[in-house]
Amino acid sequence: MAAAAARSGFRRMFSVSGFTPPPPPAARPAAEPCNNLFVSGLNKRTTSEGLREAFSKFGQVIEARVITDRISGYSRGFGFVKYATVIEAGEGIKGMDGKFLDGWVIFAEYAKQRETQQPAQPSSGYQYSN
DNA sequence: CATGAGCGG
Repeated sequence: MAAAAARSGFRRMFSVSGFTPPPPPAARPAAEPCNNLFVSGLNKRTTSEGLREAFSKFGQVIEARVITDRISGYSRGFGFVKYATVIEAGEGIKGMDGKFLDGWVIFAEYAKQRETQQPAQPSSGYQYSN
């Protein structure tokens, strides 16, 4: 995949190397297919709406959020996009992975299962918010 | 204040 190669050093792609970039040693091999997508390489000023607008063109976006630092409040440069189905998620990845967004190359891949599809929490009791 | 290769609430 071009995304894997780009992940190795997409920055050199714009630089004058005059030589072929080295292959990735062991890039992350396609995560498990899920409707949850992990988008990285976002611009510091990209918003959740921008993500939804960009990914909604390939499928129905259920949830789109750009992750920002909780402490400083600055954008971390990555976000999450949840599609209605894993099928649309795959289309969204193939349609937005390695593409330009807000002037930056973004990468889309399946995100880890932090919520949903979980049987139950290992710890007893409930989580107290704040 | 600026920031970057990273998986949130």
